[in-house]
Amino acid sequence: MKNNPGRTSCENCSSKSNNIFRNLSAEEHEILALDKNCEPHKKGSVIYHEGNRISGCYCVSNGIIKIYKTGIDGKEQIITFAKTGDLIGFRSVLSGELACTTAKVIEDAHLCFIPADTLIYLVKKNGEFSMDLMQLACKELGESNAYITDIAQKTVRERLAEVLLHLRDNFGLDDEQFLKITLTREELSNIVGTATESVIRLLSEFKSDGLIELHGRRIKLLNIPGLKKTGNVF
Amino acid sequence: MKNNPGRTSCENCSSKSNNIFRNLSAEEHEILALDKNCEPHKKGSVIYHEGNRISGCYCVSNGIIKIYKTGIDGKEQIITFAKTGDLIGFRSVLSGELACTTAKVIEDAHLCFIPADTLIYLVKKNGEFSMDLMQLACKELGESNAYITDIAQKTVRERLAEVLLHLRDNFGLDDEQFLKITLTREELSNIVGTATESVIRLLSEFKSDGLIELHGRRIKLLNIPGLKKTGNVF
DNA sequence: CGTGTGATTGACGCCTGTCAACGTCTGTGG
DNA sequence: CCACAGACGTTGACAGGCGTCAATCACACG
Repeated sequence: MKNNPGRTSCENCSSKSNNIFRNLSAEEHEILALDKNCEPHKKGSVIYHEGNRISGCYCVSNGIIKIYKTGIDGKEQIITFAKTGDLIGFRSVLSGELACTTAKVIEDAHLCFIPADTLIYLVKKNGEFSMDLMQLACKELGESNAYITDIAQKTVRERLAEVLLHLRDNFGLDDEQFLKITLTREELSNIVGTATESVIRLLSEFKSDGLIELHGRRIKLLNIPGLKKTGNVF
Repeated sequence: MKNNPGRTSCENCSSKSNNIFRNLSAEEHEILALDKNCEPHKKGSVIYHEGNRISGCYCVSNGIIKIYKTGIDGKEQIITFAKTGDLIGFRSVLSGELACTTAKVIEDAHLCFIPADTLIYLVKKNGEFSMDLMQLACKELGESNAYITDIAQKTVRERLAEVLLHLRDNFGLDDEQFLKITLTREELSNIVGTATESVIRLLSEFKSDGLIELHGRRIKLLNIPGLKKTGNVF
């Protein structure tokens, strides 16, 4: 076993009590440590491609990954983001299907690769871990179903306000109230499911309404209750 | 143990090799048989309500259940349907969250109730069963994510054509090419995510285009390739 | 300094949601 | 047997949200 830099970062990572691997035994942790492989990935690099078979899943040590599907005319639909502590790609590994999404780094990241066999071995062997992973899958399923309802019933304006609030919940604000995640207008439109121009126009309107402030790609949230009202979020 | 009619129908049910319970041992099957409880449910009855805690999940012996979320102004968004052999409610049981959907019978059904404790016990004890259930959750997750992309990027017309094809894949056609499932126009609109009037108008157009034929709620699919083209389905 | 990517703005028009009116069918109760 | 209510289906009118196309600007980078 090489004592590579990844190993170190993973030990920090899995020491967290809310980690998905928290219920592994010492012995199982050792197996994981032997099999896994941690590496840096630069912004823009693709971790896995939609439609490909993937040989394992990845635990995010740090950085941000966007998970998206490619739809009509190649337009991206961003399904979710993964950040520190998140596990990606396990859906395809466990269902035995091809990857149904693409994962691309949008902020430099360190990822630990976990071979499919190792993951499946642990699922079958450790009932607690299995339950934790199941809960993760079920939680994601609940979120996806909620988003179907939103996207089917809300206007673009409502969805954009809601997305800004989601980004705040998931990535937080810095001490100046700016969202800690910065996205291009196009990426925002690929979450909301609309045209880039619509996002630009609506952001301008939100700014006029005093809901937000814009500094390039950085977005400052000025009026959270106002955004909730605009987005019909309760 | 009472030898109730439900018991009988479940034995027929679980004998199927593609059943979710196929990897249970004889002993585990016995535990399941002791704990479960099978009952008939009439059309219109609600199995569980969004937002409520549910005490177990249900295996569908026969009948059809619609699974939906309630959005703005009480408008339903149908997420999926469950039919013979499907397991519903397990998401909330396993994730420990409140039900995120409502389940309502749309064709008279027999359902087997499986207590949460029993399900969780089996998941932790039997790795193979755990994997099967995980695969089910992951498969549903993949489907939900695919639908997010569709609903975000496709027009109402495309989505309606696609929905008709999905209904064909899931419920089949009778010997006259009619969809075996009959839905109200409003239910169709609650799948597609549009207004009832839009569904009515588009169905009329599809009829004019020779894609379908309408006999009240029964829909005959005349031109599958045409529908695929209309729905951008590949 | 040229090039490329991303951001912005305006013009235009169609898709689609909303409102309203009316038709159809079924079941119920007088 | 008829009247009525209620659920569902259908059609038309209308407006506005939002997508598309095109031109221009801003900015970073080799």
